[in-house]
Amino acid sequence: MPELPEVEHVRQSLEVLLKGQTVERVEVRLARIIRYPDVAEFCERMAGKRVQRVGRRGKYLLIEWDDDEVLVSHLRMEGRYGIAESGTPVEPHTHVIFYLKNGQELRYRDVRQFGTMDLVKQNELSRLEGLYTLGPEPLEDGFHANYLLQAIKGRKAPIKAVLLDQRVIAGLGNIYVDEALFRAGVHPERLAGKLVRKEVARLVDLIREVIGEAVEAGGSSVKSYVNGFGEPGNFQTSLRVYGRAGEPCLQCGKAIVKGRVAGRGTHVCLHCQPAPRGAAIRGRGLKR
DNA sequence: CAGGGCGTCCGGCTGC
DNA sequence: TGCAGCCGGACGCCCT
Repeated sequence: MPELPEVEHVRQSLEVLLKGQTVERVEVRLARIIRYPDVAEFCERMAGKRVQRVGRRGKYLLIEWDDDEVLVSHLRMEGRYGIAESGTPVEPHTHVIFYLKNGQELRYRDVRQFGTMDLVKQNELSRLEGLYTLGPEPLEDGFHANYLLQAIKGRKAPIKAVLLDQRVIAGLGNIYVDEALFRAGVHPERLAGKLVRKEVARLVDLIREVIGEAVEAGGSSVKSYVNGFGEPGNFQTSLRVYGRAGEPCLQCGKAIVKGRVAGRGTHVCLHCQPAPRGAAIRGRGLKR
């Protein structure tokens, strides 16, 4: 599940692989991946484009072309890009192939078929719902204690659900929300609006910390995630609760528990993250 | 009405 | 060995 650190890792690899490359033509093998425009127009408009730079906003990749258009690509669960020499066998679940002028192919694979691509003009980016409603980047200045405090004020949803909301903060997903809440010592079912200022400030710091470290490490390779070079990330070995159900907490030794919050698998140390009244995840026989 | 929550899309994988 | 059911990011819709 690529989240901000993994998408950033992909962005960096694509920037190197694609800088200055020209697209000769595009083959769309699964139409549902292309949200806008329709496949025929998409292919027509893509032909002849040259890569200017590769950007990122939240979990969105922004491949910017020399003609002022942008390919907005979201990997969702398992989308990935790879470079292949022309004529080499096309891997299963390859849905879009960009034939480059230098003989290489940029291939988009996606087992779940959840990923999306939109091709728009720079000045049309504001039309893309999920993109323009994005909250601040966790590593940029707009994300600070006062902002988060304001954003979660009065909200009755569990803090985990709020942090997963891309309109509140861009780029967090299930893994890094669990990790940040663990580091902050906040149980994921705590009601967001009831966190006190000190806790919110601490949460902001630790979100920045874990995201920063994960970006540095090239992301976490769970579910066989790799960047455009086929390289995995290294952060999975630094995850403290995610995927560690039943294993001892690295801080206190108590077993990590897995439950469900906001419809997501959720990992908690009940000693380091005390459960609030009425929490579903509170110990008794719940684990795994 | 705001806001929380759940169904939907998919197929590899788990577990019975 | 076979297969129903689980899982999840974002979004649409339903319910309170």
